[in-house]
Amino acid sequence: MANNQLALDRVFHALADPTRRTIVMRLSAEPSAVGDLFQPMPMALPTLLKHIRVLEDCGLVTTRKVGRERICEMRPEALRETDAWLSQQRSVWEARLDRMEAHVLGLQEKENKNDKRKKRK
Amino acid sequence: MANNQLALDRVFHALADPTRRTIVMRLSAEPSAVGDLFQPMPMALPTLLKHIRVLEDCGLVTTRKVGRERICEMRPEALRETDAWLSQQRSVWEARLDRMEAHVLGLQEKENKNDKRKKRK
DNA sequence: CCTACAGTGAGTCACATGGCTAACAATCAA
DNA sequence: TTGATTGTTAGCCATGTGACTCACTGTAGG
Repeated sequence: MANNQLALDRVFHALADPTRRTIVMRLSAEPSAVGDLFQPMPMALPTLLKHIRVLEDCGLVTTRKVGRERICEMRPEALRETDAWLSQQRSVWEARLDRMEAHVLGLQEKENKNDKRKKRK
Repeated sequence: MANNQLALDRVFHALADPTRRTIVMRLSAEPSAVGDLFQPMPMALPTLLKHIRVLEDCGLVTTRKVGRERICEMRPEALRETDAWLSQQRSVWEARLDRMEAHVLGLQEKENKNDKRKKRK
């Protein structure tokens, strides 16, 4: 659980950077070598390398060495947990909103009844 | 779109901190005053305040002053975008994985056919 | 009016983060 | 073997972040 917390910390932190989200999007489409990822990026290679390491450390991405290239690709399991956390939060509080809405509607109904009574009187 | 990117940056960054995720979970259950949120937190009030500001700045939370208290609550729309981004990434790359799997299965099938041929021979 | 309560603002500090350059592997291709 | 290609490591720097304290404001209640 504490482990889980740390994992969420790292995944969210990893995704908080636009460069890293770009990498994720590229890799979602297809695995790529570091050099391919580097091409359109407006930064030095070592900087990109660091970003890749961050993604690797939090488990979003795996890499392996093939000849002198390093191939990066997404790890299928990685977003599950994060995604789960987000959906859960959303569902919890949207449920609360629904209850609230129902409550408000209930109040309005009473209001209407009162109005009718007033009118009848 | 650039705006969108910034929003994602901020939401992910906000959620990358365990204290702030705790606040979000508390507020998902029910709106609370700053003091209520503060009670179980192992930190100084101004520190907590800063976290609340971060959540407010990225749109996850709204606050309003009621008397001398400040009431905080979740904003329903806020996670939509983030959630959408995550699901999209997942679906894109899971689709890719499915295709890959299908491809691998295809290969295996060919393998099997070859094996059968060999055996027949 | 005065006191206690609930925040708030300003300023400090240690450390993490994202960027850079420069020098160093490791591997492929001629 | 030698040169070009593709990373990789180390180290530097500016900025951002999360934590703190201390002094302050605004509101409620007696």
